[in-house]
Amino acid sequence: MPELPEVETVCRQLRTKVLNKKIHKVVVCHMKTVAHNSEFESTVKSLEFSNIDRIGKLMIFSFKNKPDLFLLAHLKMTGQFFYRDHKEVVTGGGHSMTAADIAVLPSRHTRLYFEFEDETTLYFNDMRLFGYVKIASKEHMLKARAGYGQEPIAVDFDCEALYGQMKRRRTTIKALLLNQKIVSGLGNIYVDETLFLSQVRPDRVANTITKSEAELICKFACQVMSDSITYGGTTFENFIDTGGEQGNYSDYLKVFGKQGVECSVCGTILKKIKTAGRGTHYCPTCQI
DNA sequence: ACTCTTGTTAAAAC
DNA sequence: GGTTTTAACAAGAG
Repeated sequence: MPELPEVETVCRQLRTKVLNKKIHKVVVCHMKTVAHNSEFESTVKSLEFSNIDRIGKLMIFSFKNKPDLFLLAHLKMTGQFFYRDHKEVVTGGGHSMTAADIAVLPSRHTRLYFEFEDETTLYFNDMRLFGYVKIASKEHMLKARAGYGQEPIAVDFDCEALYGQMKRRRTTIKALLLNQKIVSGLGNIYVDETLFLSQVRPDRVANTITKSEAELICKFACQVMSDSITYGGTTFENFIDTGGEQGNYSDYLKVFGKQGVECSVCGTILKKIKTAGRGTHYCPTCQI
């Protein structure tokens, strides 16, 4: 389940690998992934990625000498980017191989890939087909960007504004924090972790959150996501990075997926309920 | 065979 | 009309 830290991890890795290299060939294996854009291959072929940006969980690729053209990529639940340097594939041993070296690419779940002139390839895999990679004009890209709320890791994050949103809404605090139009980047894992650290129950109605609780939520949302980025994201079910490696923040999760386990703070058995239509994990004692 | 998993959104309900 | 909830999407694990 890629959320902001996982998407940021992928963006950072790809920036070091695929920029400023001519796209020699584009292969679309599944039309749904490219939003049924039949011009996809011909539009992108021969171009070079000049940057990879991100807003929330949406990846934004820009092109050299093409100021009006962008690729918007969303991993949704099971999307993965893999990078492979075919010149480095060894047959006779030496160094140990990573998971991505062992996996054969393209694979059953590869939906499209970009071959670069230097014998490297960028693969987009997506088992459940919810993810997409689509062509966008600058206007379209800006419109997509504008739909996202501020990110908790932003240096100029306006906690007062978020508190204002809480005050005028009667949905649960979890649903509010999952709403990408209000705050962007949080998903099921980091909302549960943030609310545990803030000592707020996920099913609390948003307008009952006090200002000091709101400040804790802002602080811990930032902390949890920053720490996770440091550790390369969280691997819970299927997130692995562009080289096939797992994210190590999984070792630091305090509540997500830990129902039935003792709370690390008070020893109470952690519970799992359904809130905002999602599996929700919390400590009945620490969180009020 | 049936339930559960999630990010986003369209549709329904309020 | 704006807000909120629900269901749908897809495919696999258990």
